[in-house]
Amino acid sequence: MPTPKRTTVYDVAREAGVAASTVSRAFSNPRRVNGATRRHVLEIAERLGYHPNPLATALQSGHTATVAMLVPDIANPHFFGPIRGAERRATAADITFMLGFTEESADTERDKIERLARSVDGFVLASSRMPEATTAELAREHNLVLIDRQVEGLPSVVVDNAAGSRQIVDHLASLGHRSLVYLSGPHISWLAGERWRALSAGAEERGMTATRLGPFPPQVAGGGAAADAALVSGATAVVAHNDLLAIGILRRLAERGVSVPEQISVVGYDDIFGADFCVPALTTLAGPQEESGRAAVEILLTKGSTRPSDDGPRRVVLPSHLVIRDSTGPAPE
Amino acid sequence: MPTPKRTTVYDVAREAGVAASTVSRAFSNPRRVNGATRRHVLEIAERLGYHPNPLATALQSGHTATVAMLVPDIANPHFFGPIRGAERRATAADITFMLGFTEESADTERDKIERLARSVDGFVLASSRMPEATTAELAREHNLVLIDRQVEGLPSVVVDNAAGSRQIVDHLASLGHRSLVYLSGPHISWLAGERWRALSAGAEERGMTATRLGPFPPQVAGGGAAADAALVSGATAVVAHNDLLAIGILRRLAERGVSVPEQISVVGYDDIFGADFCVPALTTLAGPQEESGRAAVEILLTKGSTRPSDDGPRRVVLPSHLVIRDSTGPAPE
DNA sequence: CAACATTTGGCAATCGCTTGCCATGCCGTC
DNA sequence: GACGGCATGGCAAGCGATTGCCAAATGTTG
Repeated sequence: MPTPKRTTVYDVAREAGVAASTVSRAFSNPRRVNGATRRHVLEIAERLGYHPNPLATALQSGHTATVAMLVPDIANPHFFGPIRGAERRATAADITFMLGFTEESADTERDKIERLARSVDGFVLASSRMPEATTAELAREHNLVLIDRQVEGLPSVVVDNAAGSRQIVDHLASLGHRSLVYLSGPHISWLAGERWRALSAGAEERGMTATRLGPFPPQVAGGGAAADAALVSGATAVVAHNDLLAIGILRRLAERGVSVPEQISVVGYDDIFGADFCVPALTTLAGPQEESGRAAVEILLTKGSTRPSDDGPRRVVLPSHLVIRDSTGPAPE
Repeated sequence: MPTPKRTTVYDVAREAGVAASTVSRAFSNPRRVNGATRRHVLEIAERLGYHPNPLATALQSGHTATVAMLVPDIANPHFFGPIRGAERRATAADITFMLGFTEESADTERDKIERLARSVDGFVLASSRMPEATTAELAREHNLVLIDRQVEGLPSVVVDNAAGSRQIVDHLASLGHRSLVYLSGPHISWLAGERWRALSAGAEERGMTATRLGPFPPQVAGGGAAADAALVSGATAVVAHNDLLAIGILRRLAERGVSVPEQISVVGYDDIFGADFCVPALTTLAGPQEESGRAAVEILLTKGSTRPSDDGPRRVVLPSHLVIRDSTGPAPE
């Protein structure tokens, strides 16, 4: 067991010939101590290899200089971007970044929040699975920022699913498709609702029919059932809840000898790793993923410093754009 | 700012009519307090919604009940497995799991270790990029367990690259290949060295020639240069440092009209997400990835409780197996 | 030069919990 | 019936920082 008895403020104070409080202030409140004294203290600290104990600091001050991000599933490449963006932003601000997984479960999510509550200054919740009421309730006790989810009264960062879904519809319409089916993700997923709403509204506008099927697990494995359901529906275009599902669908269709996009077009959401090299390459809605993580942490960081209710919680909506690849084509006939 | 003045041991103690120490022990040292008293205390605690403050606990006891895992790059799907395995094992033991990224930099890695040192009980370092000396030095002050890396005197978990690489060689040899080229990852990567060592030894045994080219960045983007280098070398089989690179190579070869596996065979390592649906599907060395993360945390957890040097640091070697898909075939001619 | 404002540093309390040590009460035992 | 042993609970001293308040030193002003 390495337990090398780290140096403390007191060690530094003694060595520098000042009080512990001065050492503390030299680090955390520079303007409160004389420049010369400060330099001296810092030099001694350096020499002794002193680093403030973050636990002690946090215990006393109430600030942990740490933020946590919770994502449903580590295995979904979609979260790469947000995670990376959040991590970088936090690190840049000298804030410790912590990542946790909720295994797609609202209970796990809640548990983790409760358990980490005292150890972090705030949470970034990506694609939170918790019901609105729970989220709102937790938000009263904790600093929360949502990604890809909106809840009344809470700050959030989302990519523009409404506009993006319209782009999908327009794309399909322009290719002559008269109908589409949305292969939905979990019904508790806010995103699934949003996407469906936008797709069906867009479809109506274009005089297309839209159907929602599902729910399907938003994973590659969910693609089998989803593909079969789509086939039996007779639609010429399917929009999958996300790329994972879309890739699963492509595989299943290939297996069944259905050619994409000749017989059926497939669209996904997220533009994940692999969307460009699956076959056929996937047409999908892309967004500034990394930016969403960055923005979420940004909000968390400013939150502490500004007045709570300057003008409501911040809601960031990031632009999205359709990446057209090979999985969509003219409607058959 | 949510700052709702949480309940403390003292609140519970007062309410339960016992001393704070008893409350503390009711939670952390059950056998030290009478069963009935304990139940009573816990009930009060429950009612008051009391949760021990992990910071205070850690500060006093020196144990944080937290482990951190550091990986070079969140965007490499290879780490899914280990991360998930580690997270699950930790969570199962009621240990908080923390994930950090080192951006493929030894300095960042070291920094993060130093900065998290007081906040965690130990580190799982996946594919650590630090030089041996640095690692060994850090290990004197911190609890470290390595994944996919071995350093004298440190506990580690690796998949069996030696045996696996032999499988690759044998597979290629059986297909009639007389030469192979290894498109190497970063030279500071321990894995790159191991793999090359095993490949060249195996090749020699089978009377094949082996060449090492590179280093190439172990990412899809590195595949372009790697593929071109492979082509000019004239080899009939290429073994890429990892699947990311292999996928990049496949793309480049396709771009150049080189057919795989007819003209050249391609093999990767890791069996990552996407290896099965890229085209052609990738032949690659798979291992029990999740298990490696699990095992690493396991070691970390037992480390505290057992005597330091019962019989040297634990070294776990996990079996690997070759998954043969469509990117390898008979040698041309 | 006196009176007052401003810096600057120190004292000591505090954050919430753990834990070594002691006191008490109860049991069994000779 | 006296005594040793064990189970149980309380006291109080930390863990390593931060911070409100005070005092000394220094600077400013009329």
